[in-house]
Amino acid sequence: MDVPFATVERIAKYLRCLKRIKNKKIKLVSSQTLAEHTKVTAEQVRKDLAYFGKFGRTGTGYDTEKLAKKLEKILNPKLNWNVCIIGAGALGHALTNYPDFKKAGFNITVLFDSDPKKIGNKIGTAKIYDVKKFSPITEKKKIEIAIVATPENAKEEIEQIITKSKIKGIINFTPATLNIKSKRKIPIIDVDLSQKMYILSFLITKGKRRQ
Amino acid sequence: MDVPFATVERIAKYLRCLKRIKNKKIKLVSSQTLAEHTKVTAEQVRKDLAYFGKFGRTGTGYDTEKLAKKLEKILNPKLNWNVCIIGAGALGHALTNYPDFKKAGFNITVLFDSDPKKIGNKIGTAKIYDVKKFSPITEKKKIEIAIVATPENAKEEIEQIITKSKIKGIINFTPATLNIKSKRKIPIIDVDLSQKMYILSFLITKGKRRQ
DNA sequence: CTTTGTGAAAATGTTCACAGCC
DNA sequence: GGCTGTGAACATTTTCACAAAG
Repeated sequence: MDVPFATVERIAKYLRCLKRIKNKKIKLVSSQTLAEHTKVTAEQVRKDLAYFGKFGRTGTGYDTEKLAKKLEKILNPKLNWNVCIIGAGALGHALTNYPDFKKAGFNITVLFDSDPKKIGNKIGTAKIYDVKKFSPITEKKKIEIAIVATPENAKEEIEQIITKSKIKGIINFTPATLNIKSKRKIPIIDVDLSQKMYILSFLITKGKRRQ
Repeated sequence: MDVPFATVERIAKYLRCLKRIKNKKIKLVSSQTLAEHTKVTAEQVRKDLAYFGKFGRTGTGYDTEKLAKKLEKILNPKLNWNVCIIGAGALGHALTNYPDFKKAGFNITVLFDSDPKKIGNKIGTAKIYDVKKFSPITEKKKIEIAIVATPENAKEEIEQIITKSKIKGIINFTPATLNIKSKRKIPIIDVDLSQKMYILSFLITKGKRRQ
């Protein structure tokens, strides 16, 4: 059975919500509660969960902690990833220090940049390397995820170095669509911040609420 | 006719792509070309555009510059927004300096924080104010969009100050779902970076490519 | 001959409604 | 009474296929 992409997105939302609820020492949660906290319908929550199994008890709801663990296992079975950031600019800096990544099991190990002034510097415990050494360093440090936080015009260079590397997945903060011509299927998640602004602008002027 | 949200998202992508193509002095573009650059189908491009009008010429394609202008008008008819950022941490800093926002007509005018050490400082031309002064300052400076870049635990406080304010739209970098209890419909765009990592992790381990 | 714009068909995603269980 | 899990109904979105236009 093929899981809809929207379901995966929502499962990640539920997980977040469960973690928050767990901290408040609430043992049980219903699909209704979960739905209210994530702005979807209760049926949707149950349908989404049904793609992966039966996690609840009729008449009772879901055990907050158990469900959180199951969802974490579904979304991140590996539990720990080494991650690099390409582009040690302001955004790269901010992402390196982003506390939630480590909490979720994504460790920013190294950064890459082409600016000789930056190469060799450290951001926290993460060192900045020359982007020319991308493949050897990512392979040596067993880095499987790359976050692209460079200016848009670096597109072609980024595509080349990633294609040649063993990177397994990409988060792309560049507005450009990356084309990685590899036999392996490399998933790419685009996070285009200007796009979000445009969408918001559209929703405001058209009087819509939907995100 | 109701425009699907996915269509709005893609229109923003097409706009980006058109701007890139325009810089390369390419006068005409077909739905096929646009589709290849944005990883959708040509029919999808045409259907999406059809929600807003007829922009092409049969047998010829679309005038790159004209189409870009039309799409910009659709997505951002106002052309200029004053934007504030709540939370002057690393992410707030990076977003303030994010060059693409200004290019797209979104001007980060002020920031807000609760840390007395930060209040009064400047990031570029943007000054950091006490978050307690949110309403008077946003009203005085005619700020209509707020970017929330605070830690998750500020949720309730943020909800309160925005509810009381005249803010018209929100970009939320917090993993929490914000509930603004206002009669006006305030669109909220969530950008949950950990969620993106989880989704990527899922796609890598399940061998999917779809973003 | 190329490419748009668009009804119709197919596929996908969401909500309804309720049986079954606590 | 309260809540999950799920087939069936419904709604939406995407793809197909082609007429019309340059």
